[in-house]
Parts: sequence; structure tokens; C-alpha cells
Amino acid sequence: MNKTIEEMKNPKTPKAQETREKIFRTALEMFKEKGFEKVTMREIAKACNMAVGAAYYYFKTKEDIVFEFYLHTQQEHEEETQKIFKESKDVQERISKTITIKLEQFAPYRSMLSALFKIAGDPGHRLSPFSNESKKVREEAIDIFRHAIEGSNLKMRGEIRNYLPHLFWLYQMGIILFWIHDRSENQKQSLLLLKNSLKIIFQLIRLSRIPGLKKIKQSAIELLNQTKLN
Amino acid sequence: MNKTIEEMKNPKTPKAQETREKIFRTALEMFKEKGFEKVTMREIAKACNMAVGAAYYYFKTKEDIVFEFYLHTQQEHEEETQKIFKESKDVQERISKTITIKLEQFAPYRSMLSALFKIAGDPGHRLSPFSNESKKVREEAIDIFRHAIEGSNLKMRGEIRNYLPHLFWLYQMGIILFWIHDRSENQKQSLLLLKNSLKIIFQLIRLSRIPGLKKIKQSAIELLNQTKLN
DNA sequence: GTCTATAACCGGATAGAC
DNA sequence: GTCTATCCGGTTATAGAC
Repeated sequence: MNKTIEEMKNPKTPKAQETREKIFRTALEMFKEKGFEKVTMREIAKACNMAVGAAYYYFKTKEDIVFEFYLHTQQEHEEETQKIFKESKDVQERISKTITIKLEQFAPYRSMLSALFKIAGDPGHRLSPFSNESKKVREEAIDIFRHAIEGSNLKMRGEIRNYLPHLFWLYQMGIILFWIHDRSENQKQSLLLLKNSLKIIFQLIRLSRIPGLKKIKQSAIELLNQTKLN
Repeated sequence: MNKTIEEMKNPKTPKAQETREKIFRTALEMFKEKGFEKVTMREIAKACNMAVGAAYYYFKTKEDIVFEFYLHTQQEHEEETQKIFKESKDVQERISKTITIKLEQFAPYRSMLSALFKIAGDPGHRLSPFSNESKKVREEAIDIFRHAIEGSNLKMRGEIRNYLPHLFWLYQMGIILFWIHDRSENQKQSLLLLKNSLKIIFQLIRLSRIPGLKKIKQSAIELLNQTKLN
């Protein structure tokens, strides 16, 4: 019992694979149209010409369907960013594009994603981005930022550099949270926030090499070492 | 119909007032013991010797009970911080104490508060801290930080100063989110994070007066003006 | 192992009588 | 303002077919 998220993704037979995907795609389409809460599991099953039990055979909970969407985009995100990283060595551009791509992937499903982000506020939830169970996914997401930094033109050396991938991932979470709440047309406020805040972040990073600012840098290192981000 | 959060707090008769408080106190005690999800409305009603319908007469949803707790602490928070502000003019200490007090108020009810913070991830939710309906509460919370800054030894002038209360409120939200997820003993990691991050924040604020850093300051102002925080 | 069909459970929320 | 009965939807249980 108690399969991990990854194990659940690997049904035994091709037929099962197909069924699982059918449920997934159907549900997603319905969520996109009517929103997560408005769609019932009974409706999803009926739309797939199956019994409720079948849906629950593949997805432990309704939320797990949305979580699977997240896993999918995660995969795509990895591929898309790798292309970008080949095109440019500039860190700021790499990070900016990385997050922009994520938002673009999410865009058509924005309303449904709040169902996923509610989970982030619940420390006990299996699917929380901070939970043990989603550790693997989280680390893959952080790795994308690691790749963005490796082989880039980022001059920064020393301890803080190692924390950057995790910090950017956290930053990305913040941007997404803002984006989900962003009611401006096409969420352009979020894009502005992204652009402008990245500008400041990299100004500060460049600044951090000035010898007179050793003190702040020391404080930052202390903070990061003490506050184990795990 | 559609009373605001504030109107709901003012029942017509003293008797009603009492009933409401009984439900509130009973539920809170039960949440504290068994956690929000584990307690049912039926149990709460039974413990109060009334019918479910009665409980729902006073609280629109189960979450509203927790929200009322939040309103209570909000009141207390205002009073407690005013005392602190009389004792010290130092901004950093004022802000630090403000947030520490909030965490202390929350501490006994930590597990139940995740129910409230899940709401923060849901843009459509009435009780979201970013929603229209909770605007009044939000502004009261922000005002506390305004008071912390007014009459303090903060030297900062200019545009950014006006944004500080809102920014500190946002910062406080982040700290609370971290604190809710913090599994370290007595959440001491969170206190470390608070202490160390405040240190950096105020180092940066002091730094912002150096003329050579005009550029960053300009970027920050631009960011804040464009990203209307409302 | 993959599914159907159906009934039931549970708990949040509501309706409507009193 | 309070009650009882009911709805609703996520989830589970059961029993069996392929």
C-alpha cells in the first residue's frame, strides 16, 4: 500500500495507461471549463463512460488529478528550459524565461490551479510542495534553476551561489501565488512584477561583490545556513 | 443579505451574543485539541447542546469560526503593539516585536491555523487575506505596521517609505507561512529566520541612503509604483 | 490487474417548519 | 433563533465480471 506519487503514474498494462489518461484529459478539460469545484467526480466518471470506482482506482483523490497536471508541466518545463539555456548564457534572461515559460504553461488552467495552491498552505497535506512525498518533484523543479545557473554568465562565487537554485524556486512560488491572485488583464501585473523584481535581484547580486558590503553578505550567509531549507 | 464580516460579528440581542461566543469558544477548544479537520460541525453543535442549524445561523461556514479567531487576535495585536511602541522608538525592534507577538498569539492554535492559510491560496475565497471582503481587516493589519514606523527612529524618507507598511505586512505573511510549516522544536527556525532576515532588511534600508545606490532605489520605486498592491 | 455497478458513509451546508 | 430532515459531493465498500 501507500504508493508514492511516481509509482501511481505507472499502471501495469497499456490499456490501463490509456484509461488513466482518458480520465486525466477529460477531467482537465472539464476543470478548465467549469472550474475545479464545480466538477464532480461523478460527472467526470460519466463523461468517461465509467464508474466512479474506476476513477478512484487511478486517482486517490480529486486533487491528485490536478497534481498530475503539475507533474506533466514539470516535465515539459524541463524540456523547454533546456532549449532556452542553449540559446543564451545570460543568467537573468535564463531565470526570467524559466519562470515565464512556467506561467505560460499554467495560463490556460489558471482558475483550476488555485485548487493546487490551497494545498501549499497545508503543512500536513501529502501533495504540498513542501511535503516529504513531493520531495522528488520539488528537487526536479529546483534542478531546473540549478541548470539555469550552471554554465551561465553569473559571476557570483562562494557559499550563497549554492543556495540560489532553491531560492529562485521559492521566488518562483511567490510569483505564481501573485499570478494566481492577479486579476489584471492577461495577468500583466505579474509579468511586470517578475521583470522588475528580477532586475533588482540581479542588481543586488552584482552589488554583493563590492567589498564595502561584506557585512550584508555575511548576514545573508548566516541566514541561509541557519535556516535549513529542506 | 450578504453581510460583511464585520456585520456578522454584531448579533442583535445579548442572548445571541452569548450563544455566538459559546459556539466560538467551544469550537476553538476542540480545534486546538483535535485539529480543524477532525472536528465536525455536528460535534461542535452537540458540545454546545444545540442543533447544527444553530451553529450555521451564527457562522456561515466552519472556516468562519477560525476566521473569527483571527479577528480576535487582530484586536489584541493592535493593543499589545501599542504598548510596545511606547517602550521603544527603534524601528527594527518595533517590527520584530510586532511579528513576534503575532506568532505568540497564534502559537497555541498553530495546527488549526493551516485551515486559514489554505484560504490564502484561493483567489476566489471570501475570507482570503487578499479578498475584497477582508479589505477592512487587512488594512487594520497594515495600519499596525504604519504605527510601528510612525514616530520611530527610521530615517528613511521618500516614496518607498509609504510602501513599507504594506511590504512589512506581506513579509509577516511570509514568516507566518514559514512558521506554520516549521517542524523544528518550538518553531525556533522561524524565529531565527525572522531575526536574521530583519537584520538584512534594515541593513539594506540603511544602505539605500548611499548615493551610489540610487539606481537600485529607482528600480525599487518603479517596481512598487507599477505593481499596485491592493 | 482492470474495471462495473451500486449502495453506503461521512460531513459540510441548506430548507423550511416551528 | 432553533430544530429536524435533507441535500450534496468526496470517498469508500462490496461483490463480481473479464
